[in-house]
Amino acid sequence: MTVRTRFAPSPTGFLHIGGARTALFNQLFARRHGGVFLLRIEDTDKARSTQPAVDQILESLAWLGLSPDEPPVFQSTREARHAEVARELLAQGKAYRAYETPEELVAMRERAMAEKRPPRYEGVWRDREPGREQEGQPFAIRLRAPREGETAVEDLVQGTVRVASTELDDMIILRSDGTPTYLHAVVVDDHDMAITHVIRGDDHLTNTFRQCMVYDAMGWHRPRFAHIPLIHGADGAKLSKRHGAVSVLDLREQGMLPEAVCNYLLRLGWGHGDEEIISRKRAQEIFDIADVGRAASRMDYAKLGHVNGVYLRAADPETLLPEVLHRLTVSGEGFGTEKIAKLKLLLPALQERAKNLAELADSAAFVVAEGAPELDAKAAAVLTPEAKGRLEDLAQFLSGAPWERADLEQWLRDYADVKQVKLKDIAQPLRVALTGSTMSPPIDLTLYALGRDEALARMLAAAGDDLPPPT
RNA sequence: GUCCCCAUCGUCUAGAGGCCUAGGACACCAGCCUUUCACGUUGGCAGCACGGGUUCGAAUCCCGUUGGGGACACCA
Repeated sequence: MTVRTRFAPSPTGFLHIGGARTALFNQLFARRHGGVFLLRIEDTDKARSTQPAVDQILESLAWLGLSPDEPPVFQSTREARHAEVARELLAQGKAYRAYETPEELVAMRERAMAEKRPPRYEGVWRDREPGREQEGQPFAIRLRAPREGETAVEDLVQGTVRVASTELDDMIILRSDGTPTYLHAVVVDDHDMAITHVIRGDDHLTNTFRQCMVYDAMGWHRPRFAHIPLIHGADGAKLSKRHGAVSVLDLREQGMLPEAVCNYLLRLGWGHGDEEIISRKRAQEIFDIADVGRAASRMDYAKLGHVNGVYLRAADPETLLPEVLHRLTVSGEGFGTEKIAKLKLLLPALQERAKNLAELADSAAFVVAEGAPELDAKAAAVLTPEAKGRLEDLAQFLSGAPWERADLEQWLRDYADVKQVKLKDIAQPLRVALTGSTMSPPIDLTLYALGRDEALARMLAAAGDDLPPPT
């Protein structure tokens, strides 16, 4: 039997890091076993589901390389089928009509809570036939739960988990308006989609028992379950859309690389010896659901940043260029081929120094800037009157240099020798003049990439700037 | 409140009774490399929640305590 897994988000908000990891594990598990990874949009809550959320989820998954292998299934399109199953259960006597109104149920629940009893449905209609009074009245369909014994689930991550039947009550599978409830719809859909492995957050663990009742009542085979621990925020509480969760698209905006995000997520709650940097291909070979830990883990942005840096440094500059250009041109128009050529020269050195695309673009801004770059505070402090004088002198000196990287380095060293100063004392003012910052790629490369005219012009501009450094 | 789950450095983890004087990674600190920054590199800081068992031997097995988390809807 082919393995079939699915990711089933509800489109009530953005896809966050927790959902992304669930999708990742589902895809990895499917790939590992030569199976299929599917997506089901659980949009039965019409009040909260939105099209923008659907689009956002799809886009997030696509960015992460987690698009499903088949077109997504929309749960809302399957309501007739859900109702059909509910009616079948009713016909078989495995479910029954319940006539309480929602208001009455709320009252019952509140009474139970007040009396410190667990809020369970008291089962008034479980064994009562509707009388004349009920004719034409709306009713919900409830599943007849076993009253004795226990239900056990062999979870691939959590091990055997059992719960006594007394903890379960007769849940509603079809509302009085004819729409299915979540717990029911999920089972019907998973069955119809021939899902073999349900891999989801362990906040669903207790739901599983109720879902098993539907499988059992219909005589369907239960899929294997794997409940993976939740990801917590820095405060240790569950990550959710309204609590500390960062959306996947925000990570993209912050300049994270999708492969890096997946690598980080994979290592959160799962390990394989001492391996830290694991490619998608490698992950598909070694991922074992049994290796998933059982404790919740916390999101650590510092580590994500580090992993992202590793991937950024290893990235092909060609693929990074469009990303950088895009970030640099958000506010302006396109750049000429000359500037792009300069950028290409510097990019490999720049990407070694950045942790994410946002930093990379920032650090590259000086290359495409018009004229002299703006100085930050530290940089301004470097430009002492003495340094300015030397810059002017150096500009003159370098104007005769062959504009090749190796030559430029040699000329700078020669200049330092002649002037009896350390190379550093020349390099820093020069760096500031060229880039506006005290940090940059090697100075000889920067000089070379900028080109003779631009470099000399910037040096002269910095030398002629008489403004006193900020205090 | 009831039920369920969990518990190794600050964080992510390795660890399936002796290989553990508990390993790796991030973060942090110090040194080295160096034209800046980063990378790299060397070293350091730091942990088996607690208490009982079982065993010749426990981070590993059992029980309890404590602490954390999750679930208890005509939401998903």
